[in-house]
Amino acid sequence: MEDKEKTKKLEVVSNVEVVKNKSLVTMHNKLVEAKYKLTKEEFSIVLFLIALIQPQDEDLKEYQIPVKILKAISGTKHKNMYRVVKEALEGLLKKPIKIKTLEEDGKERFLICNFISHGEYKEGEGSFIVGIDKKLKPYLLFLKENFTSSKLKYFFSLRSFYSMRLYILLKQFEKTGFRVDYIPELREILGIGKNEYPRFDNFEKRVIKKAVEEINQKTDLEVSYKKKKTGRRITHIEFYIKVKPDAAKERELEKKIIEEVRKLNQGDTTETTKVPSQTINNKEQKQEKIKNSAKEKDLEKVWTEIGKIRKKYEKVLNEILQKISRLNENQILFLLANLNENDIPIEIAKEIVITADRNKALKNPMGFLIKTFDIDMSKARFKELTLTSKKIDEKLLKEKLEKMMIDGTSALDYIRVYWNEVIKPRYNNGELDKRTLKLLREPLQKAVIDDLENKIYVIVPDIAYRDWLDSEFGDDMRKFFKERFDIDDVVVESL
DNA sequence: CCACGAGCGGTTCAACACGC
DNA sequence: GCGTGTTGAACCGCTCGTGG
Repeated sequence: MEDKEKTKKLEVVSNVEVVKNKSLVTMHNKLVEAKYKLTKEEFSIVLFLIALIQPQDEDLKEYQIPVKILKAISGTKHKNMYRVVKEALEGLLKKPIKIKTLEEDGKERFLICNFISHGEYKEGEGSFIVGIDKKLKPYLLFLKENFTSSKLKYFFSLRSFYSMRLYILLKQFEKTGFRVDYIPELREILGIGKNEYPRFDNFEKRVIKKAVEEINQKTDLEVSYKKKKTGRRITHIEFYIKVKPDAAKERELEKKIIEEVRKLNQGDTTETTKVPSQTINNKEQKQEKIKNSAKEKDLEKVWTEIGKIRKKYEKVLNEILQKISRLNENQILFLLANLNENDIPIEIAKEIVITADRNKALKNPMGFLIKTFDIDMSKARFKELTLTSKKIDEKLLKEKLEKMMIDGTSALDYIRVYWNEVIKPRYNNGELDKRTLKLLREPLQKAVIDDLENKIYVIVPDIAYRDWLDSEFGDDMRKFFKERFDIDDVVVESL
């Protein structure tokens, strides 16, 4: 009897350990960057709920929170856990989160909603039934790109809300190894009000330092940071993120296991698609070849590769976009200083990143890009550009802006014209105003967004071939790209 | 009662701006 | 180039509230 009781207990505990170790918290990066402030308990419930979502789920369901399990997993010492959960659910219904959604037109929009839509407690069952707000569905389900995933156990090893929150923010950039935050923005993300920690030293000591120390001690990440000044004021924090070697090994092993399982289930699909090497002489032969390839489903493989490359490119651009929002004036200045008749700054940035990415010479392209800015600045390229406090002619600026708006100038043209007519004369005179640069941030972002158009180009040898391919396979291909990669616009072009 | 975290006041120090 | 004033960061140490 006693033995039985003991084994049962052990089983429960080991189950808890399994859940804790295996459960993943996965969310879209927009949700990672959302603005909200919760208590540690409220956030723990949110994370627990998210971990309950299965990748194959069709829709958000109602989720059950067994209080005992939650207590065991979160490792809390609260005695009255029912009250804690109840109060946390009440709190969650009172505290909205704010998500920045980036629409296709490049305009910023916000979604404000609660994490949960409702909570129910059934007496005698020891658990709460909780619904996640339906509006969060796109940020939690069907995530293919731009999401962050981490183990529940690392969150629950942390002691404060800020530590948990900073952990996922840093986790998002573990691959890049680098994250820059504009302090007011970071404060908003962490839900820190204007009256809280108004002084940087307190903010650093109580929030950043403490969270970083805890993350280093208890999670899979190894984080350090540097404070960056704009003038005398500390305006940015640069975080440097590494995955601890043990955690990396563990993950590598898991990856291998997943890969092996996939192979067993689907047959080996890792063989790369080979491009036919022999020269094809006439059109009939070419078409025959294509038809046969299609039969063998080779085309699908080719499309898959194209889709993957496109998505990778998109990802790099998205990363640049995210970085631009965090670039400080000096970094924008670097982009602009490289501007000449033919080159446009974003092209330079893109080239650097894509080349680095393509050659795999650098493990950390974005970090490299930002470092490039830093190195150039330290070479005193900008030292001569002493920023004076002289005010720019706002009237002139406004006129220019309005004129360009009316003309419908594209973002890149806008930057070029603006650089030549407004910035460059000041630059030459050593009179450059910070605010001018701030005004350029938006067009820079717009330039990248322009580039993010969901287009995919399939290049074929000649027009007849193009027409034939389009009529024969066009619909299938478009359907394939839409379903598989969510790419709408597929263009077939001839050389 | 103690431990701990949050918040804040006071002081010192360094960087920068400004006027001469 | 120098002295002076201003601003912001760093540091010390205190109180207050909460929870065990």
